[in-house]
Amino acid sequence: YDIKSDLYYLFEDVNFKNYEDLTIAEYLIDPSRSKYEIDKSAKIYLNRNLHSLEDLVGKGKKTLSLSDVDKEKLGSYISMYLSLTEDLREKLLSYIDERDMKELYYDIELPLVKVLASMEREGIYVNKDYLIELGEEFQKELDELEKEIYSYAGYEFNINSTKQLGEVLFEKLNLPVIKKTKTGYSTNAEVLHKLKGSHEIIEAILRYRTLKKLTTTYIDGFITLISEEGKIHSLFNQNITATGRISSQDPNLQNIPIKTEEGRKIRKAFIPPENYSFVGGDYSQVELRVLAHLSGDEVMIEAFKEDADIHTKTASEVFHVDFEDVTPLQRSNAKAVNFGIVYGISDYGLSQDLDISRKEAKEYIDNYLDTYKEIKTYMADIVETGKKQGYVETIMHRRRYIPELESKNRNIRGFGERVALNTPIQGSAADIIKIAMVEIYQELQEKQLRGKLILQVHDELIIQVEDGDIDEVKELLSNVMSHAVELDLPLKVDINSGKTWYDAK
DNA sequence: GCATCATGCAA
DNA sequence: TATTGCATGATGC
Repeated sequence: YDIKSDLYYLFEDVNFKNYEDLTIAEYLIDPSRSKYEIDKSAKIYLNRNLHSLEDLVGKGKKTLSLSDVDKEKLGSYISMYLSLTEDLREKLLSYIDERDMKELYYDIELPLVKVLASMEREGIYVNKDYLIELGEEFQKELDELEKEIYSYAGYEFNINSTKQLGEVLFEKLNLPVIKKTKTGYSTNAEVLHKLKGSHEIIEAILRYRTLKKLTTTYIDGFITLISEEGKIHSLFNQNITATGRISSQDPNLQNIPIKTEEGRKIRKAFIPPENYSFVGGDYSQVELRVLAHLSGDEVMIEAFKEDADIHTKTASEVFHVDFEDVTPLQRSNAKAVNFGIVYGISDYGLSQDLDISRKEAKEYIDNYLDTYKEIKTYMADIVETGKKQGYVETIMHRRRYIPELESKNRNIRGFGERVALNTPIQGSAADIIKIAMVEIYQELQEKQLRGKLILQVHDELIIQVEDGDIDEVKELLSNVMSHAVELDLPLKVDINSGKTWYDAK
């Protein structure tokens, strides 16, 4: 039960060939649960009431150390725990077998536990001095912006408080209210952009928000997490997401800025040890490729087989222009539709994203589904399947139940329908990269390459490798990732390397 | 001290 | 009324 926390400390000293983890089995059986605790599971799967460990040691400040617990009580707790674990295991494995999830459990998720433990243990070096310097740069500008904002407002207030900021913007300065939240005025970036030009304070606030985010989350937040060896050891969670993705926390290394140059500079702080480099591999359009495979849409499959720029290709089809004549705006709109399709699009959602009328958005979608006809069929079919079975599946039989499909509430049901479409896509992409991770880990060991997997960012893997082995690892990573599974179309992988995470782009 | 909200970062 | 996450500061209990 939750073996990664043990592997983290032990796996270099103990030969862990055979291990199991029932939290993982339970996650595969129902990935939507919020947590996996043995006393809860005893009730769910065996209808047995088990006192939790918490009942024995208490909680909060008064938590007892195990050595302080009454020996007899502890002994009976442990024997009950062991026998229960055996019974639970039997029950869970029968579910795994019935649902055709043995390969997913034994060949993907269980080996992955060790891979993630290794990533957590290795961690990643951080250039603290660089972060501090960058932080000071940002703080200097923040101080100036703060003064500027106060002068526009006419008084000092807490800019970070959405409540106080709303009062300044919409009561003191009388700017038009664009949107409300359930507790007051909305002041988010979308609203502020619409207010640009109506008052100079707006641009200052937008800039303030950007720098504040970078400073608090990605600079100050990280500095406190740097260990004595100068590393950050993030946790990679394997039983959190409903789709099969992994998540990362303390810190989250899966949402480091990249879209703006300023934010992207944070990535320069992540560095390999001396004489090592980072080698990165990322899947190109993996979710759309998965959708092409799942739907069997020949037009989209053909586009990927030709290695065409999929957004340009989509634009040329949707807007009825030659491939060469697609404008940047058309491509960008087509890209938004491609994204939207993967999320379970609505004309309203697309109209909001592109800031166009709902009617126009509907035309885009209709044209899209007229181009990729099998995708239209697939979207209808997968929702139907979800309703009939109560769940949907990925290519590796990962399953997610969707009770929302039965809801009488239209909004909830609509959500269920989008989930039914998105989960096989996002989840199959997660299956694919997990297979690649397990294979890479094994190959690096067997080939005795001086490289270690250190990061996964959903469609991207980062390996830290001794400079002499860079070329071999690049080749290996490319091959393993692109052949992790065989679909009806190729998987494309881009490989890069560099001396910081920023440079491995 | 903990929960919730609004916000914003990533794929 | 577009999917999946996590961290932050403010706010309220």
